[in-house]
Amino acid sequence: MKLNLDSEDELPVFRQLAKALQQKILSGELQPGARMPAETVLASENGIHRSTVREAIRALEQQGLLHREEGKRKLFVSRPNTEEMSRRLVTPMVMNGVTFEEIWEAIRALDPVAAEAAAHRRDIDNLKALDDNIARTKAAMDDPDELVKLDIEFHELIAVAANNRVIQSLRLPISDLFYPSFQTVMTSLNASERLLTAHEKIVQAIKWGDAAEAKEWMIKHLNDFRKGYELASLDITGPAEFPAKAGE
Amino acid sequence: MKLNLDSEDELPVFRQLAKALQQKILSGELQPGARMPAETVLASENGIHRSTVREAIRALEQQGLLHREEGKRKLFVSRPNTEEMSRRLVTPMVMNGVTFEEIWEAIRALDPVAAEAAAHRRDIDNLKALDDNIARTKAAMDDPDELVKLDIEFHELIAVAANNRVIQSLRLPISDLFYPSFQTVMTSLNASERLLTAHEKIVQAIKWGDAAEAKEWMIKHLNDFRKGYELASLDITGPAEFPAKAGE
DNA sequence: GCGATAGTTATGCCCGACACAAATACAAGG
DNA sequence: CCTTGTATTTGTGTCGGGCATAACTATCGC
Repeated sequence: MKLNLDSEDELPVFRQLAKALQQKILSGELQPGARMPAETVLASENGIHRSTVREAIRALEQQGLLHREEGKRKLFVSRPNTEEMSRRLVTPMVMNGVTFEEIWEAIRALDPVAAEAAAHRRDIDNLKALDDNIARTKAAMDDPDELVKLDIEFHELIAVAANNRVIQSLRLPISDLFYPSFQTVMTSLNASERLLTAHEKIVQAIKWGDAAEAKEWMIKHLNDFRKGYELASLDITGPAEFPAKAGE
Repeated sequence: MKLNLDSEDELPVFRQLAKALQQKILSGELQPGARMPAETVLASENGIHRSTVREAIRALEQQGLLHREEGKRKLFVSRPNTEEMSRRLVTPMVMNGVTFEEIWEAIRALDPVAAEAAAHRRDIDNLKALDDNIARTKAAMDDPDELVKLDIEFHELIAVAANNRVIQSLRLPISDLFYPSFQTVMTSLNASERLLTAHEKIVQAIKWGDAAEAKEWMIKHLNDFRKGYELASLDITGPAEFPAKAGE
């Protein structure tokens, strides 16, 4: 694999290499799954030093374009995982102090549409997963921690049922950011009944293919949450915090 | 800056270093703007080799946690730019073959809420920018290319006017993905009048603080676009392509 | 044919070095 | 005293080469 590295270029060689490789991947010349040559090979074939190659590889690895399975040595071209990449937005968002309100508004935008879409597709498997989630919710009415987990899962399932990978990915970072405050809300308020009802109504509507209804209830559900946030006397305009085990 | 690197740890040293540094940054111990020690210093202070340090630094650089201005050598801790990071989702999305429909649905979720929010805030400066955009749109009615640019800008301005950084960032990658097909639509159809009308109605509604109306028109506008896509006999269920000059 | 063993890679890290751009200290000129 | 040109000192980009060890192969004996 010889790449054309221009020594006239003012860019550092390792960047040129990264760019060249990236292009080869994006253009499809190197397809996901393909084995990459060893570092030494890449180095000598291009007349550069191995450490230079390594630095370039690190970058592409971060972007998810290259990947090696845990513990193994062989390097492969890979298709970056959208959800994983999307989750990386959590850090920038928190560091830039996005407020709870901004986050809520975003989920308020995505989830109702997801519910709507889910009602249109009505996939059997997804519905089963949702039913199962509701069953477990009923069994956990007194366990706030578990309820929080189940609610997060519920919303994720809705996004899955919507069969829309873009929405699914984009909601991930916001969903993560929700976690901590949601926990507070559920622990200090007794909102489990309302939560369950809303979930049930949503699933019901999806089953009947009633998109408008599904959407409506999702909106109600989200509004409820916002009210809960206020009732728990948390500051809507305050910055979001790092979710406990975000990222790793 | 001494970090605790555990040689018992099975993780490669450069990863441990990256993790340790990242943590120091996330915890606020190292704040954005702080100058980082030189590579040589980091290396000797932690008893590791400089090349190892470099590899770790590359990773944090990719995540936007470290940064050095073009051509300079001083390394600073920095606050990752959410929008920039969000744009990185374009590659994974395209490589995973997300369809135009998924993208449309996502923007269909975000933009109406943005319009709604914009109507609530009604910021003077933002309104001025929107008016300006409309004026330029009127002047470009016969120039499809320009119209496309202006429309993209319009939607971005709405998101800005909504004053919601989360929505603003999340829409970026999808907005980018739209570009190519939008261009096709505008060139093959004569939709400029409808586009202008919608834009005007939306801005009007925002000015009056009529959130519902703003939202409604945004939805109409987006539906129109979808219809246009079909009329231009493009395949809604086909995969999105790389925007011409995405990323760079 | 199959499992165990003896190579052969390839990677993770390290040592040491050098050129050259950049940051900084310093000296001469206005 | 301040400005500006020049000499130093840093710090980075890259390179050469090296070693231990985990992975991967090929081979041998049963």
